[in-house]
Amino acid sequence: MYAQVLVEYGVKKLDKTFTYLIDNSIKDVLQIGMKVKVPFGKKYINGFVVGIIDKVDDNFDIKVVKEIVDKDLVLNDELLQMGKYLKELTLCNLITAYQTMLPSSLKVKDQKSNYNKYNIYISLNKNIDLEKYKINNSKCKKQIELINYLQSNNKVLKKEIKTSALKTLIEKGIVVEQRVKKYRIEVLEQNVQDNKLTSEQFAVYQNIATNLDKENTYLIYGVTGSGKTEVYIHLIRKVIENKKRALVLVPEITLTTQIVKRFYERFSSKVAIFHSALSDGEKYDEYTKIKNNEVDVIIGTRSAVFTPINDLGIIIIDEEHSENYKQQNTPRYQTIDMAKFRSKYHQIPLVLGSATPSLESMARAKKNVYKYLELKSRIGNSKLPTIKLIDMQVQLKKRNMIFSDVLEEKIKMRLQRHEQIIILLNRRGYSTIITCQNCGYTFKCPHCDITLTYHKSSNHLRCHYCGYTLIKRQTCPSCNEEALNYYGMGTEKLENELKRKFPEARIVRMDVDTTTKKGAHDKIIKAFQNHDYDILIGTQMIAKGLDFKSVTLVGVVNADLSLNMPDFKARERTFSLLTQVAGRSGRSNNLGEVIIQTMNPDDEVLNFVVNNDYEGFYKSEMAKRHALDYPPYYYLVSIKVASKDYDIASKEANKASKYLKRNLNPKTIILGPTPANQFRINNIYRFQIIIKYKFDSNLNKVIKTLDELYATSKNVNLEIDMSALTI
DNA sequence: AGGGCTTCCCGA
DNA sequence: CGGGAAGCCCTC
Repeated sequence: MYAQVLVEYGVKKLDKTFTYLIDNSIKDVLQIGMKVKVPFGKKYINGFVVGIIDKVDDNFDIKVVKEIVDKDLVLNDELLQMGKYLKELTLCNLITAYQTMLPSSLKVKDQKSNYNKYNIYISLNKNIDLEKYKINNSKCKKQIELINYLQSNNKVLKKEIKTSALKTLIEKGIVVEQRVKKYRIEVLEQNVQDNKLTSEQFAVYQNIATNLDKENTYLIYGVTGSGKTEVYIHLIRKVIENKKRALVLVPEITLTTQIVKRFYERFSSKVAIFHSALSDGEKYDEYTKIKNNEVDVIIGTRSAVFTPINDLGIIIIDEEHSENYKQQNTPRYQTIDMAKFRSKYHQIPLVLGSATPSLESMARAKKNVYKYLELKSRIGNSKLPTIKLIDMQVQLKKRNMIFSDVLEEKIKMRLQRHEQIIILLNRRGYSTIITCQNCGYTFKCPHCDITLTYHKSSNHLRCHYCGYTLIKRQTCPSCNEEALNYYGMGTEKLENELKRKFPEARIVRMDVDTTTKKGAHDKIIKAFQNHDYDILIGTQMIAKGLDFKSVTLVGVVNADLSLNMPDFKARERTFSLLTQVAGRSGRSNNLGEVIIQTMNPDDEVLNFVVNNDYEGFYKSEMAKRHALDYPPYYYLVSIKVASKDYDIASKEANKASKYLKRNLNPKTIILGPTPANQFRINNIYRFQIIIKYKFDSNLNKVIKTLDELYATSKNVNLEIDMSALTI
């Protein structure tokens, strides 16, 4: 018997299996999916067994598997297959696929530490006549005290007992220890009742609940506050009733603590949580709970789509339009694709939910590829907020640079009424452009070709791409004049302005700069929920999924920021961002208001937001995409050719483009090479080639070959994204 | 990836 | 001629 082993190095050249003889001593134990140690070249390395065969026909000298590193199956059949699929979709190495799917504690690389944590409980040895012992040792008061204590208490933690008598009793065998696996994340049992579904919610529920044994993808279009989560919860109850489990995916766990809290309230210790902000130990624990069938509900971010859930019964992807579901580095996968794989494997429903579905998903729903379901009304008495556009061109003439008089007035009113306010500005920092008024010099990152942003709290100029930092200086580095001027506004400056205008208001800011510490998000959200603050300022991270009852005003300071991005998705992203943030307003009985400030009050997208007209937006945007051959009419592949040397990058990108044009379907559109959106990052030049295709049977093969051509090159790097979202 | 072997360039 | 860097090949 021979094992086919995938070795731990993530290089193209080693993207194949190596065959090893299985020694008789481990023949009965070794299974496909286990982690093993094998001789490779001059040393021993780790690998996964991905196949076991009887014969080998090649004539190389076969070495012997040294040992099994992990007797537990690291990869079960579903995971093994999913890895192959992941490789196929993203063109990564198979080992890279498996490594991405596993938490670091289980990856194939050697891990010295043992992630298991234990509680040690002590109890009395039942086979000993304790009364006799007590009489024989009547002088040992401490021992007798402890025995009495243990006789009247069970489940005693060893570390709670401080007396040295314990040691003696253990040595004598009177007291025995018991190790019980301890989980780092422990959940208190709670018993919050499920809410009754409205008839609209029930209809959606019923549609899915009567088809739990079929591979279907559903798209639930539900306006903000329509109670999608409650529908999910009822579906999960049904799934658990059928002795199966549920996987719930959210875009970013730190921003969706509220939804996680709801799941804990309803399912308590039957919930495992899984996302990248957990420590390795926490991940290991949650993974173990999942693998050992100790939980019914797994809630997590995109990496959770790979967790080994047995008897999976439903997959739910909340906020399905979120771009967080796309992994931005290798392997560049779409979470929805992986979820579909599992839905097919288990023959179970995949439910996508959103208030602003992606055009791709909606187009599929319209074509009946997905089953379309709607939640059109908000729960309870709350109505959708009223949304107003404010023309900032007019306001600028009145010398209102940051806040329109309307927004200022409404903020004042809310502060008086003790209601809460959310202000969105999708840019962090203080000033975004620093220019010398004397000579025109502008501060730019020396590695990345973008302007530096001034951060007042740290007194630094910072590059938001590579982190390059400069201490603020008074004089222009070019002409030495003291004529530096700070333009543009980020959240930091906004906070200062608000504090100046409303000195009595309690203001908190939430953006990348205030949330670097673990748990910082949570702290801010909790504090705002407790009404410790009146105003929450933030970047897009405040737009998603938060549910604050007393927020009645949402202000968007500069809606044009995201609208003017050079990207075909900018309009969709803007619609989604503004609709989502507007949905934070008026979630209880008070009617909510939303003020959106813009220089383009006639802009179509903004007006669709105002009218809450997803359908209108969809139609208009689809027409544009159709005219310009963009998704969902075409699929996009992006190939970036990167090199430290400008000329090499440019030359190789041209070569690659020509190669593609020669080999791909003539109907496939190949654009570029052009300098990539962020042309120079960290001194690496990047040229981009875009492939737009509808059907191209050769595509995977051609791109694979191209990739292999550059696999060994030291000075050129290819970044291939087979399902590109942005250009 | 990382080690070993070959090649090739150039010195004093 | 020799050394050392650079390139290439192999690993069951």
